[in-house]
Amino acid sequence: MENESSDEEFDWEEVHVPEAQPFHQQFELELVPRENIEITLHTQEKKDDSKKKAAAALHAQRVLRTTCHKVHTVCLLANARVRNKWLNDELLHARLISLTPMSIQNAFAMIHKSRFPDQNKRGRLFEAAVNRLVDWWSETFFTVLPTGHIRTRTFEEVQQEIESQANGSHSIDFDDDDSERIRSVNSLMKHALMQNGTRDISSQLFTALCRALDIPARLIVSLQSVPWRSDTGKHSGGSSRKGKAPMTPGESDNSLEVNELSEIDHPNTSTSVEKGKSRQQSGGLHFHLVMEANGKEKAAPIIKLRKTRSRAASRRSTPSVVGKISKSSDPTCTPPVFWTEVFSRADSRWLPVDPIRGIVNKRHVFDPSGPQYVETSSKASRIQDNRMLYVVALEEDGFGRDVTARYARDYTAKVSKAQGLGAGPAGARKEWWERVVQSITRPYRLNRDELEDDELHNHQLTEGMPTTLAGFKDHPLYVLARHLKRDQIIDPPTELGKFRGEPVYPRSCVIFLKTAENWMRQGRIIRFGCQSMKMVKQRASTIGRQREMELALERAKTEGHSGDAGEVMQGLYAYSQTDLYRPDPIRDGIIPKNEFGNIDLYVPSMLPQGATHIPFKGIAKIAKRLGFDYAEAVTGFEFKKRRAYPVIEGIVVAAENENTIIEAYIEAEQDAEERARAKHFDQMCKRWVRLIQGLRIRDRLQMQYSSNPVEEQARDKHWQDTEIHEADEEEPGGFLTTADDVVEPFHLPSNMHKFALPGDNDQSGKVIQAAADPSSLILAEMPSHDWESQGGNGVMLIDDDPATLNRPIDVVPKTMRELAEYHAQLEETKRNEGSLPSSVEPDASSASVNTRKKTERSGVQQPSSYDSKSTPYSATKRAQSSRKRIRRPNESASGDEARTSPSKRARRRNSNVADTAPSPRVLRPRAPKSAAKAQEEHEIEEAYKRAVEE
DNA sequence: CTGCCCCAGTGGTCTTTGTAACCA
DNA sequence: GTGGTTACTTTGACCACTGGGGCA
Repeated sequence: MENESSDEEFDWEEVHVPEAQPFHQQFELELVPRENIEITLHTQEKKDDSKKKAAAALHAQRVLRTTCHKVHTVCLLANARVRNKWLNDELLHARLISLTPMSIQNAFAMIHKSRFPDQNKRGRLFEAAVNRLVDWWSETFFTVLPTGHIRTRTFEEVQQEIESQANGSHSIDFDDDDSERIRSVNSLMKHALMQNGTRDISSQLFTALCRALDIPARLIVSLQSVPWRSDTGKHSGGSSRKGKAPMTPGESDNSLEVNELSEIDHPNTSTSVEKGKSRQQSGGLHFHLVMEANGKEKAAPIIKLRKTRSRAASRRSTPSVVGKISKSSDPTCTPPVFWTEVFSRADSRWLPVDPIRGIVNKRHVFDPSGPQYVETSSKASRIQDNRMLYVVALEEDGFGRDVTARYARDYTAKVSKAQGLGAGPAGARKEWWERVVQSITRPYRLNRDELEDDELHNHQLTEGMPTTLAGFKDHPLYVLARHLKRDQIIDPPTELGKFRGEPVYPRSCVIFLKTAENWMRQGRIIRFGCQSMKMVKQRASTIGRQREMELALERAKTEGHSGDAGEVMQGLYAYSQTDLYRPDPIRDGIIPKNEFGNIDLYVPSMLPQGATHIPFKGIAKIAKRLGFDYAEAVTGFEFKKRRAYPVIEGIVVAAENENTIIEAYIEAEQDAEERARAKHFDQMCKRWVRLIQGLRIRDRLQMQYSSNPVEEQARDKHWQDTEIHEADEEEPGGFLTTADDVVEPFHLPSNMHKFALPGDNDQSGKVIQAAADPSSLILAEMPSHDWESQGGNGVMLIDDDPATLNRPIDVVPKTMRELAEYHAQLEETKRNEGSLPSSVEPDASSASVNTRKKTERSGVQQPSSYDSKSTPYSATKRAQSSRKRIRRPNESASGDEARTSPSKRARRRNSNVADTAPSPRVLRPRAPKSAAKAQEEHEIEEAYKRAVEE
């Protein structure tokens, strides 16, 4: 089976087969091996399959990682925005102000234009004041806790944590010691009053303080989202990290840090307190183990790890090691995740402020990949807890800006690419990030935004050449010849410098080339005499082009050009070598055509002078009919199955013919519309006629037969019993068939037709259980057909039951006449016996009467197999005649109605009085209708329903 | 040891004008 | 007779990105 279904995937082993034998014979021989012919089918190694699976899994994981990255990034951004909003709290502002020394406040207040007219001086003063504020904040006011700040986790780490949490073992918990919880602005205020918190809180509160001091301040956040790449920030195995070599301060591993902390924290012995001060300028390296006086009560006294040093110091040396502590990433000396930007009004620019380390206006100290943070990481496995990828500045009004370019080193060479500058899936990521940024961007622009954009752009320009090969790739300023694409060239080749011996060119010198054909698709033509700037191998994407190439090759071979080694080259041209294509103006109304008999109109400029494009579908016919010369306009191509299909949009004609053609076209359109409308109207009328006729018939039948309610009831009972017969008969006539159809089409339950009697022509072997005595019917034997469940009084119809097959069936009449006779006979017998159940009598009599009536009218036809089934039905009905049918007054069933539309009655009964007497009839299904007819009937039915409802 | 290069696999982009039979 | 539809046939070439492995 499997081999047959997917033989494409199997290799056919070549075996010797007698040539005269056709394939089917071989196959037979294989099946019945009379000769020694062997056909071996062997599957390809499973390797391929597993490879495919692995690749699919890989792909799925990549998608998962990317999605996680995106979701995480957005969540972090949302978190930062919420915090940023909290920072505007007035109470928080008031409290922070109240804690700030007046001297520092005054330093800002005194900077005013009136007092210092020199703008530069104001700028310097402002920066100095900020410096003082930051120094006070970082060294005196706020104490930074060593843990709890946001950090990057690798994908694997997070996954591990989730898994461990899912397993119930909360070995690593985000909530416990690893991250702080700030639930509201009150938590922030608490930290402000306690004057301690994580470095994140420090930055956030500092930002709030700046705002309180009426300094425009932004909360800057470097989003630490889960990397989408599995190897980014990877470490050599989860648990083995502990034993790893010491890390640089910058390359901190926070899980390590947590471990260390617990080692320090838990033994209460290590609670030495050291207080000290270090100024940024001092260049000293200090460790402050600060016991928090007002630390959280739940935790053991927390040791504050404090290591303040200047950048010079950090660059100069590795930190001295004090036990394990030095190994940890000290949050007070590594680049933060949150920091502040204050706006210097005098300079009209944003100053970066790191309130944790006390650094002002040094934009390069925030990138954790900076040399001062990575220099000593030689031995440690590269684990980053801070990756700079997206840096967002959140302003007081809640809007944000992407300021990554200000802080990231090698922004253009590395970070912008990491953000997804490149094509393909990375490009999609870039687009996504742009969308995210767009969603938080202020809808209008301020002057300072413009200035900042310029500044950021200049940062990129002054970034300098990349130091890696990859950095040159897609670099906005530089390009290497090796990274040029097939259709690119450097012109003029102005060399900017060398990268490992390779010339570096400015990106602006890169120009795009196209083949002459492709220029033509743009409506441009190669200027006469121009030489191609580059020769490339021709591609053959369509069969036609492939053949062309083969022919060219053949020709080249025969002519003896063996040097080309079987490659057809084509020239590429630059835009500057082309002119706008101007087709010849048309003369005498004759449209110039190409070799395919149409006209190229890829761009509007390709329209010949004196011609018009009429882009209507089907207008070619009109032009042809009118006898004007025209050409179909090819506006593009579609590609399917290695073929190019021209897209034709209307025609091109001489301008003087335009009006005539359009008028004719409109006329033709109106004509066609009129015809369509007439046709539609016609159909509509026909349907109405049918509907009205059907309704009139229905009405007439009701008028005729619904006069006597008692009689009606009896008749109804009868017809309930006997309608089964009629359904099996041919419809009496076309007119009535129509009415039937109109009034209510009937759809037979799918399982009904299965039942037939043995002894009938039907050989299906299905049996209707029947008995002369209705009481012998056993309802319980019914299989659970739908119609049984509707009322439980269905006919006993049992499939393929051997017991049923043996039942006597000779009492079953086969035709209507026989049925009538049977009823009459039955009636008589019962009358004679005098033991007729009261409920049966009217039923039986009416049945016989009506049956007779019916048989008289339509004649007895068709001793069909279905006919005979009616008897058991009526018998069953009688057996259950104790159940009274509830009839709605307008539902006056009559013999005629039943005769004309048994199906309708049945349906109505089933739908309206389903609880009383759903009559499972055994009916012959109609011949399958054509789709059109079915549709028509459906429409009619709908129309009828609407009419009846009103 | 890190960063770069190479390789394999995958996915996106570029490509740029049939014909015969059948049916309404 | 004409116009529209469908089956037929055979599944491209190239480049860039990703991830893994090796090497200077």
